[in-house]
Amino acid sequence: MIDKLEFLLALAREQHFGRAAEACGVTQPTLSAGVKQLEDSFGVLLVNRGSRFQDFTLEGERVLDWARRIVGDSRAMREEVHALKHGLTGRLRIAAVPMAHAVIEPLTALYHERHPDVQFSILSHNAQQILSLLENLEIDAGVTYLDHEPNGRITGIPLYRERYCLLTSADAPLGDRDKVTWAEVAQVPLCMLTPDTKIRRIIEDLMRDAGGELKPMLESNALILLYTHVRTGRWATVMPARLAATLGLTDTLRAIPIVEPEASHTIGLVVLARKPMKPLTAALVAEARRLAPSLAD
Amino acid sequence: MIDKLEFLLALAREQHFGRAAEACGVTQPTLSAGVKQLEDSFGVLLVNRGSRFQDFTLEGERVLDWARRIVGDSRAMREEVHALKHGLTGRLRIAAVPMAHAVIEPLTALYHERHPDVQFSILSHNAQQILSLLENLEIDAGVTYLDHEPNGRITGIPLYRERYCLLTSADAPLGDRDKVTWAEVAQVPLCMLTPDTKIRRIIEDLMRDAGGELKPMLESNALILLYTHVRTGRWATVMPARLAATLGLTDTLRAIPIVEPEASHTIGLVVLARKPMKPLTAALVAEARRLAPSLAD
DNA sequence: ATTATTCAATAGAGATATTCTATTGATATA
DNA sequence: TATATCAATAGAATATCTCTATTGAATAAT
Repeated sequence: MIDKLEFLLALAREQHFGRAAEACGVTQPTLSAGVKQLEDSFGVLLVNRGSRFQDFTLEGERVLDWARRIVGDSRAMREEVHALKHGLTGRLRIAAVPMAHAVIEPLTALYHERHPDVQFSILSHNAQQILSLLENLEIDAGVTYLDHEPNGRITGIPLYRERYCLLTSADAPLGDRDKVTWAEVAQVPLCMLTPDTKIRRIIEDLMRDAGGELKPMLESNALILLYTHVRTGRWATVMPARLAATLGLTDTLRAIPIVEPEASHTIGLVVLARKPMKPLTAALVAEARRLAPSLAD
Repeated sequence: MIDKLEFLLALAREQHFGRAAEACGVTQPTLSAGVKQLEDSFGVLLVNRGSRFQDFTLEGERVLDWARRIVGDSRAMREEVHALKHGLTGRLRIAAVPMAHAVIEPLTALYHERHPDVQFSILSHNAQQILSLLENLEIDAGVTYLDHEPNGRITGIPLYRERYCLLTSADAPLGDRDKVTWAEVAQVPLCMLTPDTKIRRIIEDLMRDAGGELKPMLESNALILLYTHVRTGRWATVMPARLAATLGLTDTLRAIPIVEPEASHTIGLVVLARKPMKPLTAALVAEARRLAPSLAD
């Protein structure tokens, strides 16, 4: 029963019987049969298909909702019983938005100190993806912006507020300033993350409000690419002050606060709002609460 | 997997492999094998047994907790999908403390009017039993006192406050009064519910506080037996005013308010604090909220 | 002390289910 | 029109589940 529900979750994720089957480690006929069995047992169609996967029926969507709970609880149960015997072990799966990458290391450091047998998987994703990964049980926690609309299924633990600065060479235009305005930054050629990211939209909005427009010279989905370009002194970018400090500033590479307005957004840990949580997740929440005060500005 | 968890719940209920098996509709070896399989898959012992059932291990208790959730959710899922197709059908299982019996009929009446295809099972149990039946998924809702210690797993919807009166013949001692005190009631020979009931403890406490002592002439676990005795005019009892009114008063059978103090306790609907709830249960909560205002005093 | 009883585990057979490979049929794409 | 993709189906092999019958251990009764 529960494994059939896992089939259904995989199907929702992959939108494809064959790939879902592969993800579950079974063959396509097996997964098809599993879904069909669920449908027979409920007496309703769960998936609309006409020679290929289309979408879920109304009933299918409801079952999916329950499946996420039930599968999540059954995993939490196994993890809890395992932890009772062996302490915290296993793999903690975290996804973080790029701009929050600087805070991941302090978090894993604290966690690892207390629970040295836990392994980490850390993925970079955008804010929307993180919420969907969480709800689909593909990660245990996210580190992202906390201003998503609250839906009751997700809890946020604030970590810090990110404030934006211009990361640029000291001899570039604006490079000698103590502070710059968004209108001024809009005039500078910039390296930027791709448009699917939240930081990109935040910056676009701020520039538009200041009467400017973002025209990135270079865009990438990899933070490290932005950084390696900016570090040469020939490019500039906008990033949170904390991230800039973590990556490393030099005499020639400066992080200049951007004002008018002094915008900020809260970054925090997000987890499924289920209690009890999985032990690995609960421990991460505890560490996040411990870490937060030291990140306050 | 889920059926094995059901085995475990049955075992917790029956404390006996054979009876648990019977309750699940399987043979004893099947249930034993199911439990053993769970133990193998978790890698820990769940049940302590030495030639017979003893109790659950620490891990077993944790698994039981999860099993209640998972089994409950899986039932709720089935019910919800069924309701999407066929509307509300099935059987709503309610347990009520005897003193709340008067309020059951108005509740079922409202419910039945809106959902005529739903059948009812209504059981009489004491307050402790109702909470345990709820947590073990053996009933969908209870009607009982709301002053149990809140544990987060159970939600209460207040219905009314019960106030106590002496139900007695007009020509019996005290029968001509407008009100009587608990101290006076303690002097009268009474019919009472058995000591496992909450009302019994409430009355004992009130009488003791008034310097009296409860010495019931006749006790029973069946309300109807108390009523048939009292109705002859030769016996008296203490019961909530609402219940007395429902059972029916006559010229010779009077319900006299008891004062010093004018005690009262809140009665309400209790359900598992899980959302979403099972559709049948959610509908009952809705009706209870609708009914409550008309019961206010 | 001896004999019954009760209880849960085990053995082994039969019945179900599950999962696989291979194939078909249907739809979309080149 | 030919080709590729996708999910369903058929059929065989395997795994699992559940049953009856029995054993072994622990209690209770004689």
